[in-house]
Amino acid sequence: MHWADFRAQRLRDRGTPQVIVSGITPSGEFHIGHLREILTAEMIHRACLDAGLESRYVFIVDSMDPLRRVYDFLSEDYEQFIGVPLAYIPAPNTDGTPSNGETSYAEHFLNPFLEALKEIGVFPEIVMNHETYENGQFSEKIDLAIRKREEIREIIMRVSGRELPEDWFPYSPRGPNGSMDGITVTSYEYPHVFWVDENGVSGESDIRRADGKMPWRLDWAARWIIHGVTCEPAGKDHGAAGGSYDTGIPICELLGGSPPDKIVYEWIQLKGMGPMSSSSGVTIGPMEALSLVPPEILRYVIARSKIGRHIEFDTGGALFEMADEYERLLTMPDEGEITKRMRTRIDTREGALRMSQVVRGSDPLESFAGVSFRHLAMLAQIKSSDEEVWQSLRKSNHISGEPSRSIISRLSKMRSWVESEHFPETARINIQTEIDEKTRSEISDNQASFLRELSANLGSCEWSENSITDAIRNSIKNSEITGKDAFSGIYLAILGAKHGPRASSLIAEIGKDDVLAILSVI
RNA sequence: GGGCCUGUAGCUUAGUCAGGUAGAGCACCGGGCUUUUAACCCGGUGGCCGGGGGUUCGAAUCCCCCCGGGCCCGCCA
Repeated sequence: MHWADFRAQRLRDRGTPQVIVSGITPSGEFHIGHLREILTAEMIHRACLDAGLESRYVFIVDSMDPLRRVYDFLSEDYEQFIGVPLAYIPAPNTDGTPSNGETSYAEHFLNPFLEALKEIGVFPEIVMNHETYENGQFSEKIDLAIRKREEIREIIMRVSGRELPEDWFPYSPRGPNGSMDGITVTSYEYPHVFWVDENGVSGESDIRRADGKMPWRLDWAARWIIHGVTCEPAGKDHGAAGGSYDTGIPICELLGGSPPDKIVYEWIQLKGMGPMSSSSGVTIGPMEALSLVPPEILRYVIARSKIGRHIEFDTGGALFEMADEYERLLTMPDEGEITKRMRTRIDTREGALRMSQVVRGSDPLESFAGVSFRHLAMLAQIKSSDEEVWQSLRKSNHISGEPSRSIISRLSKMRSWVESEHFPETARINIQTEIDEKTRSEISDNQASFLRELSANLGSCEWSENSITDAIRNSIKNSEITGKDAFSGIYLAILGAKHGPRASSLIAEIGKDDVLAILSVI
């Protein structure tokens, strides 16, 4: 059984409508790591629907979280906003200076991410957490938390092993400049929390408005109750012993709720570079990933891995593997006696394919391209026009008639991949501009004389694939060379390799002048 | 220090929750096709399932111990 279906089965036991939630702090550019947070939850949501359960998928944006520090991409001007919720800070301009504030910091980073989500078929209900504070939905839980502050303080200290000060208070009011830093609570009387700042300025915060927020560990537990959350997969940072999941569960119960089961997912790493981090530049954005990888394959990357396994995201050679594996699964026949193990395996991969579809419920076969990534990569490099690619694919019986939507999309992604730095060098077709010594030594006398013959024939030939094919054929006839040797000679001269794409296509695409220039030095 | 994940063929892994004779892909080797698209088709080699102990008629699977690898524990997915 696929992990998403397994979770759905467990959730069925709760008996309530399912509310599957993701939560992310929009403190900077989103990266593909966030995609695992989103897709893990969204796939469980889809599995619930598939199982006939009532389910909603909600993306809670942590827009009430404060700016922690001035990140590298921000100008010093942001110093003044430290401690202020991201919803109330102006978005940065491209140079890192604060903008006029038409768009908030939170929205600035969130919006492009939501666009990317559409492309992979994810349409969450969006909850901006600061609005939940603004409209007073948190007030009852804040009031309760303040009254039970001793018990909560005890839970956090016991479970997390952290020491909290005697005067710890489960609510952080925002001071005169909107920041939560440096504010000391002096007293509470519903609905007001009274405080004093570092300069002795005092004021009051109305807990029914966004005048402050609960600290993370409480905020999380409280929102589970407010939104009726039944499932919220969290990154492994929250899953550590004594982490926020462990404190959230008893705090949620104390506040009168029924917490979700603890689900912890592993992180995505960039191939060979460890965990992603925006500050170290080890990052790849969802939009960048989507420009290279077809959406269903990107979903498949998440769907195929169990929640607890870390994923090595590799935009190089492994992507061929991944895409071909996807294609293969689509057409894999189930033969012979079905043992229990085989049943499990088939169910799991069927689930992974189902979860990978951009449109829920669509037939995975509709996403079948019918051409391997490797082959398409080659064609994309030697055919500059899409139409020529389709012609070639018809000729090789990969497709018949008009290209499918899915393969058109594949080719367009393939073209960006080929042009990007991520495309693996081993798959790149490098046209030689000159013949180096090593290659020259590999070309036999036979091949050399064949190539000279070919060069002469090409020089007088019409530049079309058919004529070029004829030229090659005639040259072989006139040279007393085997077809095999002839072709490997061509590839050695043009590519510096013994194999290559169909020679006539390759030569046609390179152009007469360049081909003759290469062959002239034989 | 506390905790999580992980160790199955050269590589990537499925199977572990619900114990019943180890599956796959890549790579490799061989064959087919051969006026060769790195394509395509067919076949094959290769595993004391990290090590040890226990439970069981039976363990990759459950329990215990050990070893190796990765990661988390202010905020970060």
